[in-house]
Amino acid sequence: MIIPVIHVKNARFHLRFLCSNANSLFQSNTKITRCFRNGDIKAALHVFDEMPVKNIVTWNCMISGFVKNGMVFDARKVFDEMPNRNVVSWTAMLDGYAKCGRLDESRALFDAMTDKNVVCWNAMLSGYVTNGRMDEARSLFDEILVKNSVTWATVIEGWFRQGRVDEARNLFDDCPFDDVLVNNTMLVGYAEMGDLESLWTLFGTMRERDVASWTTVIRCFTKSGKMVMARKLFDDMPAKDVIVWTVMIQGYVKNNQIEDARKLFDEMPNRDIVVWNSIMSGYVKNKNLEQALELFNKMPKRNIVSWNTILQGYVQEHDMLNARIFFNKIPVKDQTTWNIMICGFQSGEAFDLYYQMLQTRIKPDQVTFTGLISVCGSLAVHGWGKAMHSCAIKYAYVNDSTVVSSLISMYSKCGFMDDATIIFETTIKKDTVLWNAMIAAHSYHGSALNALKLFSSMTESGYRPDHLTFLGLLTGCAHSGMVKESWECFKSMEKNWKIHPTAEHYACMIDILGRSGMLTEAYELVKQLPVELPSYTWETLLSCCRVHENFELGELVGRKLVGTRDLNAGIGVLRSNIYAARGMWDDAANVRTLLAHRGVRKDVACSWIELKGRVFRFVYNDRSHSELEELHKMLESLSAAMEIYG
DNA sequence: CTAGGGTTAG
Repeated sequence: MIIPVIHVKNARFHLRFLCSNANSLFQSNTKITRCFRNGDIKAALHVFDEMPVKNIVTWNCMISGFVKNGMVFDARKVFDEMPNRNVVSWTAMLDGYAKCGRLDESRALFDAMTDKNVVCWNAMLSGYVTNGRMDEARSLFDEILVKNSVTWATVIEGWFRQGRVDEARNLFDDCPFDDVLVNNTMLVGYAEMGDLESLWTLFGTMRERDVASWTTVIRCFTKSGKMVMARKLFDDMPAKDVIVWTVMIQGYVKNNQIEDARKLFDEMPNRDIVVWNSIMSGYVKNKNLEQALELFNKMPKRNIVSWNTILQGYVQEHDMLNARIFFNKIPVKDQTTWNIMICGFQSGEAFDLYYQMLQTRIKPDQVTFTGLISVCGSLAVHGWGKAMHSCAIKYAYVNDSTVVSSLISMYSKCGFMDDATIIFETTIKKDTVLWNAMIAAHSYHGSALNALKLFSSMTESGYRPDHLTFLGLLTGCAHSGMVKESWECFKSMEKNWKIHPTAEHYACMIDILGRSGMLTEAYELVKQLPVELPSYTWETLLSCCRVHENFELGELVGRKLVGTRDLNAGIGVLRSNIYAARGMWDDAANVRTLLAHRGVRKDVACSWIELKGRVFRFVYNDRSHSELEELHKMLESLSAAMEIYG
């Protein structure tokens, strides 16, 4: 009679013990994950070490935590030390290797696994896809017996990433899943390629659409400037999300329709902090810091992002004085706050801030290092650059491609091309940003040939160039005077890669053509320009016309420049003396009058006097006395004006 | 919101 009681008691005790144990296990595991998510590795390790009983999930949490923080080595140590492993452990480890480009190790694990499920296959597949190795991805895909919609979506996305739309489309047509996931992958792919037509037809045939689908389509429309269409879709949307409102507002902002953005913002039923911040950043982008500040003072609740947006505004105006004052007012600063300040100072002051940042126990991140390293590059201080390099290694940021890119450009700017090359070659996971940096480094050093070589190996290994790649190539060609190559480059970017040249590309191309005297070609390009060019481009072209004595084009460009009614552009006209060289004195005088209306500035007057001086000599040789006297008078009055306006 | 595959907003 007694024994069962004891038994029951024991059992009860045992059960409670187990329960509380399980409970605390559960909570500790959660804690570890959270610590890793915050990047606090020390704390995670502490929790792990203190745990009396560990579970397979615990060990798995450790693996995935290390992987998420880019610490594959430590992840592997955990993997080797754990008492037993399950599919999750293997998959997490495999994925970790894949994420940092160590595909051979991934594959070794993958091959060693005894029972694989869809997730394992997908992880391996995504490893190949994210590293641009589509051939292997494709053959792996064919081997997979049980496929998932994630499987399909992964490969489809991979083809899109390489710009192979047809492959993506073929796969999509064969795909048995009519998921939102797969459809949205297609939508995003089309959106990224800027293929509005396909996007639109697909969207029309979709059976079910979630908010993300609508949002993708609307964002794509706003991105290509079709704001009316975007708005129509937005109005048609059955259930609107705060996010869609935000996307729409940000679309207006991006297209410089700040008033429309504001109108929509005012119509919005319940505003989120994010939307407040978006409209504020719109004003900041439009260089209207006052409006942004007004909103900032009006908003019901502030966020660190709100503070950062205004701070960014000051930095953007190079008003580092007020930036600093504002910075001191920010109650709780975050990484971004410090980064904005650090990146704002393109000087040694960035380093002072960096030390202060460390004292507040805020961890520097990739952006911080990118900023600091680029400062080293532009100041060409090799020693500091190397120091920052070692810091980046210590913080394990050398897996980040922006950091590595900044290192490459820093070493190249300091004149250490060998180091730049070594870094590039030893980085296993190369992405577009990295390739761009190396190509730009070669261009910067005037070895356009190397840049072009690199470009072909980039495309051969399956990476898709972007507009920055081409900008690097073009500037390289410009420095080396390689006209033919740059022209081919320029043509192929739109034809082969469907990348529309931006104003910068056009400016670069016109610069190359102009300087090498191919003014007819430059003119052809200028004639059908789809974008608005910055006025300095016209100036450059104008001086090219002068050097190569092409007065027809010069006149055209000159008139264009006058049309821009830009003060600096006008000075360019005067400086280039095109009008005077052709004896078009009246036109030159008109330019001067135009400029005078906008306030005489010292350099304007100087240019004018310089110009006068030349003609003066010309006239003097002709011994035309009345002209001479008039010029004298003019010079005197201009000198007086110069004194007045300082 | 305990661990593995693909995504998304300043």
